Amino acid sequence: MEIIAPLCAVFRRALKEEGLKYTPERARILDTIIEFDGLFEADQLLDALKANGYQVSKATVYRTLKLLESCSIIQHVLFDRDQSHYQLAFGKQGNTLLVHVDTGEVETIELPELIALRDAICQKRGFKAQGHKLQIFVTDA
Amino acid sequence: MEIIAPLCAVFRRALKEEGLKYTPERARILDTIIEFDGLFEADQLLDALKANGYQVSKATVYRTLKLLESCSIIQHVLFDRDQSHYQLAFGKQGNTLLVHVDTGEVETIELPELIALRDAICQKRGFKAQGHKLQIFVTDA
DNA sequence: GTGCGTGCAAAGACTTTGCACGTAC
DNA sequence: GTACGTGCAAAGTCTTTGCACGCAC
Repeated sequence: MEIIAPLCAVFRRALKEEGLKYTPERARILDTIIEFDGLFEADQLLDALKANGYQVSKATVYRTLKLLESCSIIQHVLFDRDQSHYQLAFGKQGNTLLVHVDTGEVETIELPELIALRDAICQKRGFKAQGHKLQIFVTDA
Repeated sequence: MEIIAPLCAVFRRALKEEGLKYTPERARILDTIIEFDGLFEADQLLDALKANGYQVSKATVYRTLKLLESCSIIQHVLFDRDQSHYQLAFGKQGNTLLVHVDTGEVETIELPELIALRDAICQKRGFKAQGHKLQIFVTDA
């Protein structure tokens, strides 16, 4: 995937800005996240790291997920209490998920019109939108 | 609040349909939830029950929240990993929250235009929207 | 060389569950 | 009278943290 290099650069720069270090563990975690197509959980990430032959502890995974979230490389997505999911963000302003309530499947979609709607209501109230998360619960028609 | 009676009736009927019982604890929990204006957490509910002079255990609160959620009297709202919030649903089709990232404050707003947008995109894809949750992250303009 | 980072295991927060007793229907 | 419901405490899950050692800069 050709997004690896830029994301890695973004991460390095973000770390540097905070006086933090770019370590092999952090690199491996980001590499492994990029392999996921959509959503993933901390546990899946840990398994994938093992499958890739990387040895990274759970603590480091959680610590790195927080870092990646704080520099907007990934987004934290919650749609039910039992699952704390993440996904790559690539500078997305927000994201929309279709959650299939019958099957539990989740897909990410684009809903560009929402940005205008969102910004309008925020402006009307004197706020500025920084991002959003939308989950739409669907069944087959 | 004049919504108490109908909600209580809805709950009773839902319980009956499942062969479950309408107990004093369940009644007190629903009564207390109705007093909350917006969002609440399990813990706040427990405190409010105590403040109302009701003696209900944590286990029963959690069990009842699940019941109320399954019959759509309340909605489970998640906007960050640390907080599992609920709110009255009154048959709402979805809900929109403004999350103030600086202060942590959360307010519920109406965004009726979203329903049309949501239903359109679902229909285009051959699904039927059953509900949604939108969180907009804002700062002061 | 100096912090920052890591792994481990223990601690934490929140939620769920097993069990014996109690109660709505 | 018979499930179902409740409280309690213990168990579970997921996540965070303290500590000693190690490594990037």
